[in-house]
Amino acid sequence: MSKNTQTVESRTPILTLLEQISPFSTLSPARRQELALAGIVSFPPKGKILFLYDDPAPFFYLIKTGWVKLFRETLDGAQAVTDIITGGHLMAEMAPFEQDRYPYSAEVVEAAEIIAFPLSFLKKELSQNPPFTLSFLQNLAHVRARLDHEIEHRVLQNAPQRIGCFLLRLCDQTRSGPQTIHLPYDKTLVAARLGMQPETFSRALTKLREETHIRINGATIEITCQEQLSAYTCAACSSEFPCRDLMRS
Amino acid sequence: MSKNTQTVESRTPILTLLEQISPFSTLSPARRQELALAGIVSFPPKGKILFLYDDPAPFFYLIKTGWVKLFRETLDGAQAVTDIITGGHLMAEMAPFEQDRYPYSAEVVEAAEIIAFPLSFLKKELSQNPPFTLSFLQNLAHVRARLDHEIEHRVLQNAPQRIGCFLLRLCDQTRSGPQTIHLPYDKTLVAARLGMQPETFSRALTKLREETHIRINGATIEITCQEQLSAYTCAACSSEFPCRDLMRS
DNA sequence: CGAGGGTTTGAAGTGCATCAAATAGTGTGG
DNA sequence: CCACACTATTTGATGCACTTCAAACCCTCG
Repeated sequence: MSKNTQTVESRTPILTLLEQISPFSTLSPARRQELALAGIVSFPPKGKILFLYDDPAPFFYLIKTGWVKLFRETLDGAQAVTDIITGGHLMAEMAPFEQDRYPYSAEVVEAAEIIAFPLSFLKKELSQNPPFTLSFLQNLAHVRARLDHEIEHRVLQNAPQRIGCFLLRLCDQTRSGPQTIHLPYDKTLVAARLGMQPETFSRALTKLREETHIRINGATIEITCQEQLSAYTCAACSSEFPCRDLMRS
Repeated sequence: MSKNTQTVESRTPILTLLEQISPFSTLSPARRQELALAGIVSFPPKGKILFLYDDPAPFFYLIKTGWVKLFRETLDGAQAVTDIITGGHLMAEMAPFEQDRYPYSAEVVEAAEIIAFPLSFLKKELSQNPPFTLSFLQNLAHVRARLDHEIEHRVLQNAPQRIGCFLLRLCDQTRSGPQTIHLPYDKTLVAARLGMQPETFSRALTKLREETHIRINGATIEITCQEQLSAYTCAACSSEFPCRDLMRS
């Protein structure tokens, strides 16, 4: 995190943000204030590598805006994208359980605003603050559920179905009727996120359009009928539509 | 869990087992005793379905011996095996975070001894016992790390490499030199666990033998050279051999 | 307008799945 | 101890999904 991107703004915005993010909302106001003061804000541009897998982790991070790709890669450059996260999400919060090392590499994919906090703070709370720990645990439980489903999806769903599932999770599943959504980031990245090649994504999206009557215009996609889409994609999934509570991230 | 499999043995064995399993070792002796008394032991045979995905979960379980397959399936019968677990492992311990429902289905694949405990006990400890919760959290952190790598492996490794990686994790990675291992369960199950078809497994194992000079005799496999095996498999992985701490389960 | 990245399309190859059948292995009852 | 039934495993042939390589297209932005 380069020093010259440090802002001189007051700490109030960090503080109000922390109040809304679940593990930190359990902190005492004083302690939260302390954390806010320790936060280092930066505005890394697209392409910026924030940290690398297995490097020592002095910080954990809170994304305020933008998008960040989390990934691991092999020596010969093949890379596995484990997640692409945005505002409100934590990053490297598992480092305390990984010998204080980063569990993945991180690269900014849409210009972001990110706050770095000392990992020591997190470790202290986890060892001394039961309500905080419980909240952290609940977060992690959600993540685990999501990962479980992710593995399932990669086994059971083919490329068009994985895309359809992804699109459904971008929809407002409480509403019925047509709705228009925007891909939150590059198609190339969505492809990587779903574990397929860009070319496969392109072709699979065409296939999905033919099967489910969605309308595609660049990054804008109109879901004409959620039922038709879910009938096609959720056939290869253990959960029924609407996908109870898997909607975050 | 059928009633007639309930044993009349004393509770001491349960108690000593609980002392060794990490979240329960943090319990007070009195509380642990209480839990042991509430445990229901059963000896389900191979093929027994213990519970189904999304069903209400009155219990969580501790496997004492045997093997259990955890999976989810679609309406048309396709199934995704998420894990195959054995003695010392917990099952359905995430139910409290899933509206008290089972997060997967479970089937005994090798005659097992299983202890069922009231989910309410677990929930109570998680809400009232910080050391217990922290221990639970640490377990979960390990699981998450494992799932992360699992997803990575499914993206980056081909079938022979996934098998090689699986075999390496069965080895004593601290020792070098040849060693003989046994597949812990059916090849068909290993295949499912690794997300491939039995036929693919068979052919991929042959390929692996040709590439790495392992020797195969039914379920018995001799690893003549771990280095050669890891050179072949770990090339498509972000972690280096020996795979730090991914060895459990 | 031109450069460069994102996206699509085409052609060909690879890996894994599928279907079918043979073989090996295991437990059972005679 | 053997024959049978049944399951696990292997092998073969074929098909499909996805990848790979290559090139065209498109769009945005300097």
